[in-house]
Amino acid sequence: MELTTAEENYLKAIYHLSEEGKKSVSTNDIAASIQTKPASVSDMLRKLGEKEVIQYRKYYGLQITELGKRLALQTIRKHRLWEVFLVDKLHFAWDEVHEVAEQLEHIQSTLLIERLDAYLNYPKFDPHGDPIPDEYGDVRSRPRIALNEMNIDQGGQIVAVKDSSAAFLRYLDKVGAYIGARIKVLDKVEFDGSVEILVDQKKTLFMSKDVASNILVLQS
Amino acid sequence: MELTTAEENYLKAIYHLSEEGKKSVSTNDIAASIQTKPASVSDMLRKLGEKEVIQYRKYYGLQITELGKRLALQTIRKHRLWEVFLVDKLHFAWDEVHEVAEQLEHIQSTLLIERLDAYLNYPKFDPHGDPIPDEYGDVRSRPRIALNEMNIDQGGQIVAVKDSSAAFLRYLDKVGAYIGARIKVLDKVEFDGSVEILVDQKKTLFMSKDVASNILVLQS
DNA sequence: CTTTATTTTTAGATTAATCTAATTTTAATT
DNA sequence: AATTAAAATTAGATTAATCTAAAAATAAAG
Ligand SMILES: [Mn+2]
Ligand SMILES: [Mn+2]
Ligand SMILES: [Mn+2]
Ligand SMILES: [Mn+2]
Repeated sequence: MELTTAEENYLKAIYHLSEEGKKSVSTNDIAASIQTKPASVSDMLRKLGEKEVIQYRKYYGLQITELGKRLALQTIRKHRLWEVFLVDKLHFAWDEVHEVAEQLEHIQSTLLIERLDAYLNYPKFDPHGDPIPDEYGDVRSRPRIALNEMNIDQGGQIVAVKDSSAAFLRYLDKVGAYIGARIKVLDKVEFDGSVEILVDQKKTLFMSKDVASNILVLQS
Repeated sequence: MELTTAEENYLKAIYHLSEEGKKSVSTNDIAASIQTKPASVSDMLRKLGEKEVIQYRKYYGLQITELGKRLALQTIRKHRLWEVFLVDKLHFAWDEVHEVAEQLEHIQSTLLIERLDAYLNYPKFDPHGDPIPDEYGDVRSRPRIALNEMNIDQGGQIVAVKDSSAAFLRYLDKVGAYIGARIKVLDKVEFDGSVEILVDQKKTLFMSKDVASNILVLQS
């Protein structure tokens, strides 16, 4: 069973939206997430239903199937491996990889992905801290908490970002909040949810709730 | 001006056929070379004509334009750089790279190709001995002669193969005729055009005219 | 110079992916 | 419960790439 590039993109979007814990994934959500029109989504849902990667009853909603999950995770695996390649080997900045990986993830060759994985030394996380599924679709995820939800005096290590937009990533570069940085919450402002943190025991940083909620921390 | 994947494939085929020194490139030739039907080719020729990558007058024939050459060489450059990557870095065999490179050549990102080129140390030839055009489309080609056209006692070095099919390349692997091998023509059979050669001053090899005509040698 | 063969193009369909506009269904408000 | 609003689907077009079958143009034979 092989999917087209468009089908892979839809399925990936559906998988991501499903994982976000929402009760169910709406046609509009999908349309927004892949920048297309709801009418196109309806059409594609019917096709994905026929291919049995989702269970779909019109107007009722959809559910991704086990087969669908497996295929989505394969695409995600490829996407993230290519991101590691671009950053580690070709020295792309972490905000420059997304578009290219979006294309590379659709290259069809199991040998290629096996070899790439080995070449990169079987990485477990991509440049944004997201876990790379293994070839069977198993994901080893770490328990993570959004920075804005930590309490004062708690410490930890930045392990991932929720938002991978170039604007956000470049902002993090600028303020020195990189993946792997050790942080500690110094203060929280009740009023607007902004936080003050200590980075690597030397630099203090203020950030809005909006920013903090997009930074994921492994608590220590 | 951007081309679709299909357009890039057609243009590449047209460029290769044009270079083969034929008077002109026929619709049927193109169809055969990319495994499609002449009717589809006619249609595409009209489109490529409109995009001015070829000059096309129906029934009369076509001529690739300067713009067309430039774009074709860009795709060929990408194809060959990826082939080098697959062989040098991911340890693909030289007969395993073609299909994958056929997909990778369509990835759109100038940054990616610049970085890949640098990462591979600006290779000048691909695993099959074909020259890699620079970013401006300049090709530094070496004077080469088909092995079956050499005379007895002449020597040289295998620098490329004309046929890149897996079957042919695996045959060459088996008999030990690799790119870079130093050879000398020991004997030629007038009757069927087959040749006997000495490889690396230690191994003698018989090969049919058909095989020899697909091996290109830099004479010394 | 006709007739035949070959090559090339057109006509008409098909499949995939997308859109706008209209319709239908479900959800929310009075 | 009736009306309005929102969400989802369908209808009908469009663009790209392909195919088969038919027609037209060119080339080759006689
Ligand atoms: Mn994609
Ligand atoms: Mn990522
Ligand atoms: Mn290709
Ligand atoms: Mn090659």
